[in-house]
Amino acid sequence: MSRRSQTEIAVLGGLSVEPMTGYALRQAITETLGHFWHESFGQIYPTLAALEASGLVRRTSAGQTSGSQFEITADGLARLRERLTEPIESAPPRNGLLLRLFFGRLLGADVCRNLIEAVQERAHLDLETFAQLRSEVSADPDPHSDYWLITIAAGEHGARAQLEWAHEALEILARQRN
Amino acid sequence: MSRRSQTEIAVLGGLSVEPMTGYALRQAITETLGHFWHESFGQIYPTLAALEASGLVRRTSAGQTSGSQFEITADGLARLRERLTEPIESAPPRNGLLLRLFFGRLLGADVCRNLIEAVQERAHLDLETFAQLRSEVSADPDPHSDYWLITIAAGEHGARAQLEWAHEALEILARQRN
DNA sequence: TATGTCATGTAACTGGTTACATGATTGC
DNA sequence: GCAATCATGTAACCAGTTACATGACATA
Repeated sequence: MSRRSQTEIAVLGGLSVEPMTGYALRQAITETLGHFWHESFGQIYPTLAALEASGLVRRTSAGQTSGSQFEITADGLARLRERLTEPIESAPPRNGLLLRLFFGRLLGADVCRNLIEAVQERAHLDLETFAQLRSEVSADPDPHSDYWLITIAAGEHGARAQLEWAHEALEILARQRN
Repeated sequence: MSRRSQTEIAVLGGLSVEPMTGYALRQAITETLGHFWHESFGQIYPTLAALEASGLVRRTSAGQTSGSQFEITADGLARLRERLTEPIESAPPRNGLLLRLFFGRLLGADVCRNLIEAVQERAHLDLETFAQLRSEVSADPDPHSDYWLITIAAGEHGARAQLEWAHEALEILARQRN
């Protein structure tokens, strides 16, 4: 049960779309995978160095003012394909919001209501972001677009579900007082 | 940014409902918080020991054949209330499924379709579990019930969203071939 | 007496975060 | 000349997992 770092997949994946600096990689991940993935510099740079050492990634200082671009090698692409087929190991669930609500009686209904309303706001903002993303991807179709739309759809359905849930939850709390 | 262990909240929370052994605590967490929380023995026992050392939890060998029950003390309850109001620090998102689908073009449409169908099956099973849970909680109302129903509702809305998303995603992939 | 469940723990590991340090480049 | 952004890295820390070890009790 090796539990190999998933960061490798994200890094190779990012570079498979387009060569980039480590910094740009981080940006790209936050901007376009942000709603389902996260990487910190503390992971990206060491991973990049390790990938370079094993020839899965190549450093090309081409046309750069500062920093170095990384591009994926043929070996790197093969490794990426291989790792993508690995069974998905999802992080064990740890939803701090639901943990608090489960013990909501100790927290009090008012605090719970606030927590839920915060989710509503967040979900509304998220829906705007997704609409934006969706239009960007649709405007510039490429072989990846369908898959990107699928991940965006996941975000949208999730956000809508949160709105519906929040509504139901607030109703349960409202009924309580009467 | 202390990043204190969330395990403490789960353990104190569990014991606030009912005194239990460490083993039973783990069971209770998997069974009733399972869809949004997880704890391993490797976390539970050390946490229990630390809580006992600071007087937030008490060991009572009452009426036990083997092992010792733990019960929460007044200090423990105070600490729990305090920790419940802490800002929620959610784990950074790392959804292995969506990461794979984002690079779905490299994986191939067939593999992606399989991944999505697995989600559908999972979601159907989850909905059954939630229905079961819901009827158990409704059958035996207590001051916690409303809050427990809220967390169950979150699971239900999430699962339904996954079904809708899966449907949309499969449609996108189907359109592709034509 | 063997098997399964209840029960408690520890040791090693590691993925990932945070915080810090440093410097180049760009634009004002 | 200054501030903001681009860019690269490292070191310390830690939460949490995995694997291992051990033993009591019930029951078939």
